[in-house]
Amino acid sequence: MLRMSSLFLRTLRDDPADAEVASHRLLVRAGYIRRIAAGIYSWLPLGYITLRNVERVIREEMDKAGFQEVHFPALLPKEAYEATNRWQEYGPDLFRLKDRKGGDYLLGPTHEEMFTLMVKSEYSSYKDLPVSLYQIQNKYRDEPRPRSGIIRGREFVMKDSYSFDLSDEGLNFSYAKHRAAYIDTFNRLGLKYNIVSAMSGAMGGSKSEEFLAPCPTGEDTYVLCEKCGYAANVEAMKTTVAAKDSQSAPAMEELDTPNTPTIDSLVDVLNEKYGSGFTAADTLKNVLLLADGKPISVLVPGDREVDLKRLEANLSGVQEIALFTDEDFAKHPDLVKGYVGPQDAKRLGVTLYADPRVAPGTSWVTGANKKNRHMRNVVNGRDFEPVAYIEAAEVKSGDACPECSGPVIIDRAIEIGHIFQLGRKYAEALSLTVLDKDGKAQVVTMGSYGIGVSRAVAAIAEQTHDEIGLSWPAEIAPAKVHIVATGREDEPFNVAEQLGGQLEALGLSVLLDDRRDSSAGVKFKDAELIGIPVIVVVGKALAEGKVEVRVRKGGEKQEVLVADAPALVKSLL
RNA sequence: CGGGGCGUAGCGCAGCUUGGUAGCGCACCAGGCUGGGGGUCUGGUUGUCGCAGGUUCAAAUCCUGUCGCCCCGACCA
Repeated sequence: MLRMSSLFLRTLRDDPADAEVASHRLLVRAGYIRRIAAGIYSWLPLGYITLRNVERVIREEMDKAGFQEVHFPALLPKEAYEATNRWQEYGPDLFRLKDRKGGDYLLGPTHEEMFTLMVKSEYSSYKDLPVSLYQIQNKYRDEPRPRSGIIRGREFVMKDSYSFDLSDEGLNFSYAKHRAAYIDTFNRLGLKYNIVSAMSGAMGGSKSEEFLAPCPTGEDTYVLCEKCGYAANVEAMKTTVAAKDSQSAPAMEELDTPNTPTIDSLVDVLNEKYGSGFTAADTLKNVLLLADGKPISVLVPGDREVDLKRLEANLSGVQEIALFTDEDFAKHPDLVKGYVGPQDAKRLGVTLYADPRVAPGTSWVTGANKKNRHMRNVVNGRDFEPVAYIEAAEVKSGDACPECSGPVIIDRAIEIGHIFQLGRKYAEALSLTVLDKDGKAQVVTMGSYGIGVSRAVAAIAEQTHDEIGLSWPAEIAPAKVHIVATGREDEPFNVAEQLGGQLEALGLSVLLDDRRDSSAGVKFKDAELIGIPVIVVVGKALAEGKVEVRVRKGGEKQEVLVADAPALVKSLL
């Protein structure tokens, strides 16, 4: 039994000045966590119990699925990460350090390499597969901007699993098992979430899904079709636009459009000089970028912006994308800022990409590559030809669902889990092979699966808190029951103590507020702030032999005879 | 990387413009009253004023540098 009189806890009356989001504010105020440095937090007793409860649920579900727990160091030598090139690729996000001999080490940001090497060193036969291993470990990433308390930290707790299979079918099966285990896990954690298709990344089109907990303070944006259930990270959202046939459209025509460097100004002048009815959607925006230093132009409808994150995620084989600066325009005098058009792309030395919305056969108003001039009737396929179609335009609420064409909504969420078919990238880089039936070496195929454990604590807090404090689901609360003894006589304290014992005998963990020197008001406020699901008040009602049982979420209260309290409490959990 | 803001007691803040040797609330300690909604009275404890340098008889305050923290933007052709 935890006793408030001796619990290492100090709740704060005021919100900490550096906390913005609810989970951060309340976890600090309620004495769960304390900040040590940007994105680095300590866990106090109540917080650490909660974190371990989340870990326990995850561990139980992983074990139930037949995955085996191992544990790696967080401190790792660089060699394995050099073999997969991540020592370079991770860049400044990687915490690097040297030992006394000058050897390079890192604090693991994720452990694909180590798991791959472990399986390599132990297993060498197809008969050993499949196998799935996991660990719960601290991860270290030197984030450019740690944020929102525990939601994006530089040190955080992650459960990472890796599956190893001989065949693609095997990988599909392992992936499905993890997906099912994640569903069970997040359900038990009391999280609301959507499973959303995510970017498969640069490595060969394998499957990837994210578990997103909807929450206004989340950092991820995703689309959801309420009609058919389609859900996708905006980066992975597919747009389908039918090709048109505007081959018979009139020939291109140059228009005099003075002082129209922006879409808005262009639309105004078009409507003024060339008839009404032009909208931004009729114009074609040519967004110039440098892809690894080479100029490219991305074509999107004028009423859309380019979403750089989507573009980057979908443009494979390119390391770095940068917007054209005035300097870049100066280096390419043929590219007239504000009046760029795709029809002369070859002559101008620009590689053309188009968003799918700029479908083959569509006709546009676009820049004439001359100052103060635009062209109309510029037809895709006749007057210009993109080398590829890539998802680049921003997604808007109401856009058509790729599955059912219904309108999608856009929502924000916290990414709490990510499951991913890695394929053979790491196994190849680190030569993880097993002998097949014919005695031939086969490269193993892998999946990787992550749950943000500490982040899940924050996500649950975000989804369950109210104006007065935290409000945990029973499964992860630091205790199931919070008993508050009030008054100055001994009796309520004795009754509370006894009741605590009875509840513990029923298997319910108890936090007992046995502080003699605090007023009832202080104890009630603390109980609400701390957020244990059932609160039992032992005080006034004791005159009739009763205690008051309150449900933290919703606040319903009822008085029951002391003897009936344990059964009632148990029924509420 | 850019923009904005902030570093003064465990927490929240004032003091800085106009330099004179640090204050308020909460918390904490002692005692009294109160005892079901952060109650009250009296007395107390707590500070390298982020750090370094400079100006000055004198710096929390002015100047320079530096470190740290928070928020916003990572973009509009």
